[in-house]
Amino acid sequence: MQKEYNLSKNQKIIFDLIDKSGGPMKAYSILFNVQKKGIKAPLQVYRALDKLVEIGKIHKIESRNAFIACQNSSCQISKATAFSICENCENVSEISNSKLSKYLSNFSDNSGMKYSKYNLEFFGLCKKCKSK
Amino acid sequence: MQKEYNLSKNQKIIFDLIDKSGGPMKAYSILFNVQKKGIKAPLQVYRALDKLVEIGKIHKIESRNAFIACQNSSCQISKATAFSICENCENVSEISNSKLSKYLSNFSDNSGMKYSKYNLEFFGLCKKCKSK
DNA sequence: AACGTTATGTAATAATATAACATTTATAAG
DNA sequence: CTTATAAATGTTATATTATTACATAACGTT
Ligand SMILES: [Zn+2]
Ligand SMILES: [Zn+2]
Ligand SMILES: [Zn+2]
Ligand SMILES: [Zn+2]
Repeated sequence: MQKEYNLSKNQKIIFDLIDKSGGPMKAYSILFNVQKKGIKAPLQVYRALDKLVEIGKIHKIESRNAFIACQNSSCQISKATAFSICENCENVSEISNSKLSKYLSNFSDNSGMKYSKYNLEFFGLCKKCKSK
Repeated sequence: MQKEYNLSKNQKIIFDLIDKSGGPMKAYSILFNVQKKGIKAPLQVYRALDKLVEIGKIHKIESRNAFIACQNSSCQISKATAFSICENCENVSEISNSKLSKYLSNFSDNSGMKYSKYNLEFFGLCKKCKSK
């Protein structure tokens, strides 16, 4: 059950854009797309992105410097994320696999470190690109 | 058994620096440190880094835009990497856990995607920082 | 030596992200 | 309703990270 946050004006504009795009978007591409709505500066975009990441509405794809809407309703905060990334077409999808997330959330090694968060990115070729 | 690559001059300078540092280094910090050795431009650094990543001598910590020497002798190419990152002191270490790597290398879901590579980053507090 | 490949040098610029400061809006307490 | 506080916004400038483009040199193979 996802807590409903009241997104602010800028946050809503930017979340809606990313969500509708259906894929990962980069910050300056977002900026370009929202300039007609009055958001003119990079910082306005980054501030909204920071907040949206914090509350789990979007995630950052670290290897791509891009942001994608959360595709997993149970993903309330971005503390356990996994993605599959096609190295050919750059299609990204969020992996929602309870075994995987359980395995990783419970992972511990002998380093004495307590892990509170992880991000996993798988790379390969998607179905489409494989068959070409 | 790690194949011996003959590193070029710039590659060797940059690898040695990162390796000796014992931790992650950022590209422009590397640049600053090797200027006395005649490497003057960002591109010279990035080219060496690209090659070193390709042959598995270093890895990129994506969430930090930083590079670390491979701490795992069997890690010939950077196709399966896992790190633990302290969010307080930014200490990074490479996780070398055969169960984990086996689990992830064999991971597949119903997306029809064949994964050839992954990168996993765990976040938390290291032993030192936890006890403060 | 001739060839193809890899690496280097150099300048310019693109792409990504943050600092600093002023102002406004939302939320909650009294 | 007023005051206090936190959250969000607006704006300018700047810092950080990474690549394009082009010319030259070194290396490995035949
Ligand atoms: Zn999610
Ligand atoms: Zn694809
Ligand atoms: Zn390694
Ligand atoms: Zn620490």
